[in-house]
Amino acid sequence: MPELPEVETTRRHIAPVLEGARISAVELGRDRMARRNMRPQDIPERLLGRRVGRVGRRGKFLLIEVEGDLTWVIHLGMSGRMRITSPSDPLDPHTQLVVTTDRGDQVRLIDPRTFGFVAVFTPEELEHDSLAALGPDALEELPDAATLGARLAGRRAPIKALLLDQRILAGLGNIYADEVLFRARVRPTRPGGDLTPEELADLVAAIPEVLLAGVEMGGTSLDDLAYLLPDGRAGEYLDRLMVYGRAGEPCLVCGTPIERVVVAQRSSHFCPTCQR
DNA sequence: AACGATCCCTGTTGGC
DNA sequence: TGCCAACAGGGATCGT
Repeated sequence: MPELPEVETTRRHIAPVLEGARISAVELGRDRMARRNMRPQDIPERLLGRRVGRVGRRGKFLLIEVEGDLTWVIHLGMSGRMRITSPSDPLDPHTQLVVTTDRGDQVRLIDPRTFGFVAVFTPEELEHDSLAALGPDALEELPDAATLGARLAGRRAPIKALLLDQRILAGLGNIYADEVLFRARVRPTRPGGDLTPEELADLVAAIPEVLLAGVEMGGTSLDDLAYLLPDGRAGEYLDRLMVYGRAGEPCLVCGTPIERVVVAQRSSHFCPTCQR
C-alpha cells in the first residue's frame, strides 16, 4: 500500500518529468477519482495548458504546484501507482488519469480500487479541505519526543490507531506503523497516553529509521499486483519487514511467534516478547 | 472531544 | 477443480 516511502519514491520519479513542463493533455478515467468537491471536468479545465512547478509531498499526498496559484493533489489511496510512459504505450487496466506534457512524456495514475483521488485546488479551496488539518510530515517535519508526547497525552486510543491518524503525524500507514512500533519495542495496543518518555524517544527515533530505509529500498511491493515504482520496478522493502504480514512466523530478533491482532479495524503485527 | 464502526472498491485468497 | 464469501486498507463520515 502506498505510504510515505512509496509516495516519496513516486515523487522522486515524476518530479523531473513534470517540473517545468507544460500540460498539453489531460484524460480522467472514472469520475469517482475527482472527489473533494471537485467536478470531474475541473481537473482537465484547470490543468490544461499550464506549466508545472515544484512536485512536493506531505504525508501520503502529492502536492504539485501549477501555474496560476493552483495545487494539483494526487492521493494513491490503497492501490494507486503512477507510471511514466510515452503516449504510444498501451493503457494499463484501471488507468484513472493520463497527463501529457509538451515534452512528449505521459504521467499516468493507475488505481484498481479507486480509493485514490485527484483534485486541483485554488488556495481558497486548499484551505477549506481536510488537507489543511494534516499533521506534520513524518519525515520532513518530525516532532521531537516531548512534542509528540504532548499530542498523545491523555489519549486512551491504542498508539497504533494514533499513529495512523494523519492529523497527528502524516505519512504512516498500516505497514510502516507496525514496523515503527516493533523497532520502538512498543505494542500497538498500548494506550497512546501511557507511553513513557523513554518509549516516546524510541518511537521518534524509529520513525525516520524505518521510513528512510523504506525510501532507499523504493518502498514495499507486497505482491506483483500491488504498488510498483513509476518505472515499473518493484519496491524492495518487503525483504526488510520485521513483523508486518509475518503472523505465526518467528520474530527475527528473539524467535517468538509474531502475533496478529486487530487495532483500529486494521491488522496489526507485533512480537509479544520484544514489544511491551 | 474522543473513539470506534462503517462505508467505499475490486483483485486475491481460502474454504468447501 | 470451481465457486463464492471473506479479506485487504486510507480516509470520510457517523453514532455514541
